[in-house]
Parts: sequence; C-alpha cells; structure tokens
Amino acid sequence: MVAAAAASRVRATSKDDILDAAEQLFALRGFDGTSMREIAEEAGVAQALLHYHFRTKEGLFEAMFQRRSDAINSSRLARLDQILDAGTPRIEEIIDALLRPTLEAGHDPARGGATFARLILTTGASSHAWQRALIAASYDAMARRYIAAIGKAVPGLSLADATWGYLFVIGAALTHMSPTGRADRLSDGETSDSDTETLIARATTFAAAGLRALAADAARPGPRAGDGGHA
Amino acid sequence: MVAAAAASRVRATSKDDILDAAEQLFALRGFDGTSMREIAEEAGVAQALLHYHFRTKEGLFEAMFQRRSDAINSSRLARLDQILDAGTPRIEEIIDALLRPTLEAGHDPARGGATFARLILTTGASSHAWQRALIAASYDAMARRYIAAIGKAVPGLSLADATWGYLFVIGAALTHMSPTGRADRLSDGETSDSDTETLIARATTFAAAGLRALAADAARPGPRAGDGGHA
DNA sequence: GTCTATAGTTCGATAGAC
DNA sequence: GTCTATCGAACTATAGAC
Repeated sequence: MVAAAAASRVRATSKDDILDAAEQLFALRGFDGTSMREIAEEAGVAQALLHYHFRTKEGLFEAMFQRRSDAINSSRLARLDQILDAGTPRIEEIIDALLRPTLEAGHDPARGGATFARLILTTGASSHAWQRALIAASYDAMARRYIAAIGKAVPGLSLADATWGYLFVIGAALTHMSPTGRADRLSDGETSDSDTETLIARATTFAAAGLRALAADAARPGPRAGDGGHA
Repeated sequence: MVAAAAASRVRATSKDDILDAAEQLFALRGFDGTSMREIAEEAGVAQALLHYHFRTKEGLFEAMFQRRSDAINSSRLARLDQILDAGTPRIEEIIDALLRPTLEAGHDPARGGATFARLILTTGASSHAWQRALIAASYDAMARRYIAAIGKAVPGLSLADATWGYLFVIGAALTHMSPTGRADRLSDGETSDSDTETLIARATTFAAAGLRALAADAARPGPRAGDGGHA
C-alpha cells in the first residue's frame, strides 16, 4: 500500500502504461473498434501482460473507465462542495463545475482532444448491460448530488424536471467535447468546436436559461405535454 | 426506374430486408459491434448476398444510413417549409420540427426503441473519416437551413451562436432518445426516459429558452468568455 | 512480472454452382 | 439473384518458459 503509493509517485508502472494506452485507444475507437493487440503495442508491452493484469478485455475497460471517472467525479464533487459551502448557489457555477472536469479529463494537448466525454456517452448508450451498469456505478451518486444542487439553485424545479435538466446539460455539452470541425463548417468559420472555452461558455448560458425555463413552465397553470395525466 | 418504384410499392425486396436488418443491428450494437453474419441471419439471406448488393460492410452501412437519414431530413425540411410559409416562425415550432422526425424514425413499437438517434451521434463522432463524411453529406445542408431559421426566430443571434444552439439542441435531445432507464433511476421514478412526449416537451422548453439566452447574452456589453478577442 | 508461441474462434470477402 | 463452401486474416485468451 505504502510502497505502491510511493512507486506511483516515482514513475508510471506497466499497469499505468497499459491503462493510459487503453484509455487513449478506447476513447478514440470505442470498445469493439479497439483490439488488445493495439493496446499492448501502444503501451509497449506484450499482449499477455494485459491479461495478467486485467484478465479480460472487459476487465481492462472497466479498470480504465473507473480510473478516469473517479478522477472526474472527485473533482466535480469537490467543486460542488465549495459552491454549496459559500451559500445559495448560482446555477451557472454549478453547470461550470459539472462540465469543466470532463472537458479537462485526459486532455492531452499533444494529441487529438478531449475524447473521454465521447466514451462516457457511448458507454451509457451501449447495448452491453455491463457497460450501462458501469455508468450507473460510476456516475449515479454524483449525478444525484448535482440534481439536488440544481433544484436548490433553481427554485420551483421538480425532481423530474431537475433530472431532465441534468441529462440535457450532459447531452448538449459532452456530445461536442470531441472536436470534429462540424461547428467550424456549419458556421462558415465564425466559431470552432476546438475552442473549449467557447463551448463551456455557450453551454453554460444555454443550459442555465433552459433550467430556469423548465421551472417557469412547471409553474404555469393548465396541463402540460408529456405528463400523462399525473397532474 | 418505373418498375423499381412499382416493385417497392408491392413488397419488400431482399435488398430492403437486408437494409432493415442492418439498420436494426447497427443501431443497437454499432458498426464495429455488428457482423455481416448477424445481419444476414436477421435478414434471412445468405451472407454472400450482402456483398453482392453492397460490396462491403462499409457500403452496406452507407446505404442503410443514407436511406433513413434521407427520410428523416425530407420530413424535417417539409415541416420547416410549412412553418416558414406561415409567417414569422416561433422557435418552439422549429425545435419540434427538428426533433420529432428523428424520434419517430425507425421507431418500431414492437421492439426496443428509437435507436437511430444513437447511430447519428456515434457516426458523427466516429474516428473513421468516412463516417464523419457521411454525416456531412447527409445532414449539413439540412442543418444550415435550420440554423438560418433559428436565427430568424430568435433575433440577435449571430451565426456562431445559432450554430452552437443548433448543436446543443441536437446533443441534448438525441443523446436521450434511446431509453436506458437512467432518468427513471435518477428521479426515483418521477419521470421516465421511455416517455418520448415528455422528452420532446422538456427538450423544447429547455432549448427554446437556451437559444433566447444566447441572443440576450450576446447583446450585453463587455467581453465574453471564449470569444478570443474577435469582438 | 514479463515474455513467446499458439490454440481456438470469428471475421470480411470471394469463388463458383445454380 | 441467391446459394454453399472456404480462404486468409484478425481476434481473445491461455500455456508455459524465464
């Protein structure tokens, strides 16, 4: 335990090298599009070593996913605690605290871009039950805390609306965190999806107003689309 | 030409059967997670017939993707024309016209759910250049028309903001069009991501307010985060 | 812990009969 | 247009030496 912690401070172990290579390739090409051979080559080790450390491809994916998700979520929760300690939270602060750790996660300036966000979305939408379970195990507790904070920052928001709002923020921002050049093309160069500060700023403005509108809409009298008669 | 159109009206050809099977399986498991063998079995034909009709797996994917995308976008554009003909558009109408055709596309009530939305997102975020090119070829022209309409419905929106707004609407809604039960879980059963009308209604409220806020934010004096000095 | 070698399976694609 | 049969390459995982 102590030795392991000391070693991790000194230099990357082969286990870390494998996890780094796996994260890079899985994020880029997805679970099914990445082979154990490629990961081993990228990490500079024999393929059998991957199985020694992680048993199966699925085991390696889970270890890789948990490592980065834990880092993202501990950062998210630390920032949220700070915001809540300071008094009544502003919704813009909460959204920024939710998005920025993911944008910065695994953001290797030398390489492609922030592709772990893509991995979160595809893992959550996977047809493999174990991948969806991984999302639940890694993100649900953090999500509940943020949903509660959103409800606190925007009075009048029901739990249902706060949940949808949380999901919309995630979907809107994470979908475009891996730059594809599409924003550049569609705007004739007026903006760029490689500009992460623009993405965060616009997404925060967009989502904060969206959340307030969900609360305002719920406060209006009369039936509401999609409520299926629960009112 | 005439004969082909007549035949397509009469009954599904083996080509259609293959495209149907491919759409179902690709949408469920992705390009790399689906094999030609599985598609052939699902379609009830020999695997060699897939290569006879579409040459390669990539060719089959492209044909499948184009067929459904064309259907979605012609529906989107027809609705948009209708809205624009009626005078000054309301932003809520535009968002509904943008989202509903995708939600209904390939929505087989007998089976899983509206999973083509997932395929659109993963195809656009793919590391394969030919998949991103497929998105550009299928969706950019439609997107430009909607971005222009959004700018018309929300005065004060720059092309850059309208583009980001369009991308946020797509990301927020399409990410959650394939039900996973996550909304149900996070809200303790207060809402459900299987309820498509709730999704559309909430997403429309959320996004309409978000777009108006982007315009209002741009109108405020002073520098703005992420503009990198272009102001 | 790390390697080489390979077993056993599945894949995309093609050849060739009908 | 549709089939059976199969090639050659890639895959995950394991055995066993060091």
